[in-house]
Amino acid sequence: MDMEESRARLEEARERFVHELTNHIHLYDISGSVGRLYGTILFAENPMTLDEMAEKTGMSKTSMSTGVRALSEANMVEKTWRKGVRKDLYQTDPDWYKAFATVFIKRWAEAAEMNQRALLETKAKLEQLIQEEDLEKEVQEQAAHDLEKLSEAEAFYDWLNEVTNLFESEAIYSIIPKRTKESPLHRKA
Amino acid sequence: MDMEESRARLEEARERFVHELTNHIHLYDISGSVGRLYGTILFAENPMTLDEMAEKTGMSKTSMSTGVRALSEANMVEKTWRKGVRKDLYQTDPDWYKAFATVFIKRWAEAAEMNQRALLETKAKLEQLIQEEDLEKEVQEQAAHDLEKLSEAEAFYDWLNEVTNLFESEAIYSIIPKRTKESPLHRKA
DNA sequence: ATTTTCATACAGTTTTTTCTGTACAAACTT
DNA sequence: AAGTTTGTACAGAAAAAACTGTATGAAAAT
Repeated sequence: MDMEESRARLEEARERFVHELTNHIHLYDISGSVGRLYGTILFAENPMTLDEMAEKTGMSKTSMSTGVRALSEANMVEKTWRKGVRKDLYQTDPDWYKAFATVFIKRWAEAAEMNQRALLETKAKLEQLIQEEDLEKEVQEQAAHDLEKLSEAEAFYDWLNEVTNLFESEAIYSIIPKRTKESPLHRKA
Repeated sequence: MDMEESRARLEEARERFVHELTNHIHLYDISGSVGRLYGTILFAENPMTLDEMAEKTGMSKTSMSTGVRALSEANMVEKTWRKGVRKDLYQTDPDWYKAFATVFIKRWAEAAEMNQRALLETKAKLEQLIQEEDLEKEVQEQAAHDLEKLSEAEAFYDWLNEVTNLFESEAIYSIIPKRTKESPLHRKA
């Protein structure tokens, strides 16, 4: 097998995984092409510079800059440092759990909190309205109906808060323990 | 307080909540305007027809049709039936837990499964490559390095699978019980 | 059987998001 | 101090997503 073929097979193997990554990375609020960037950094032998990324992905350096920032915010890549190298260096963060938890918590905890706040305010307004003396029966009934609806949502948000806490407190790992990777042994044929 | 004012205050109260909903509904892979549609249906006195929705939201009937479909797929609205009414009628599904679980599971379980499959195939290809007789040392080292990276991902996906199972099997509700809504009592002033 | 009513597929338009090239400020080199 | 190199802000271009109006087929009413 010549050099070219073996390189091609290596690329092919990597491509299979990267392609799938790009398909699902939007779950992390990250666009497909930035997902591909992640794959590129993942399989790079060494930490990469923005210029190397641009070279490898065929995209602009500007996009690499914004892409890497998005990946950093999701805890998917981290900045590294190497003596004598002036450019920023990036490599993937090996802790997939952290990335998942970061994104999951950031999204749902914020949504739960804000919705809950809005819900309470709406509830307060409705209750105030209902207590008005000379309220038409129709409006009063609708307000009561609204409160009923909202109490369903309220219960859910309470629950959702506890779920996000489960991840934030890392208690989830007591329930479903982290898997330790099995070190891939070099097997002989 | 006249009729107009009380109606306005009702609308204002509802608007506060709906506005917040639209801000976070994208977590369910649903666009803002469809989120607003959800809010409209939520506070409607009765199940709504597509025409009523179009009227209320000021959008086209076509958008109502596609919007309602998206909401149905997320288990957020359900079709109803009323004697003598030929049009389709929709109302919100009161089970917020189900909507959350549906979306959470659909997204992450699919991602986990597909990524895991790609991962195993990539791993197989790399292992095959490594076992080639006359492989350049450099390629071999890179392939080994890749396998190392992938085993980290593999462990995570195993874990993620268990997490989605937690929701799918409803075991999550043993850990964090559903809250029962407190029936809003009509309080006197 | 004909007509009416309804939901939705589809093509084209509008809006939003993503991407690029230029410009510039900060940090480093000489 | 003057000159490079590097990362990113910003405006405009390109691509993607959302929305609308027309058209059509299915179901109900006449």
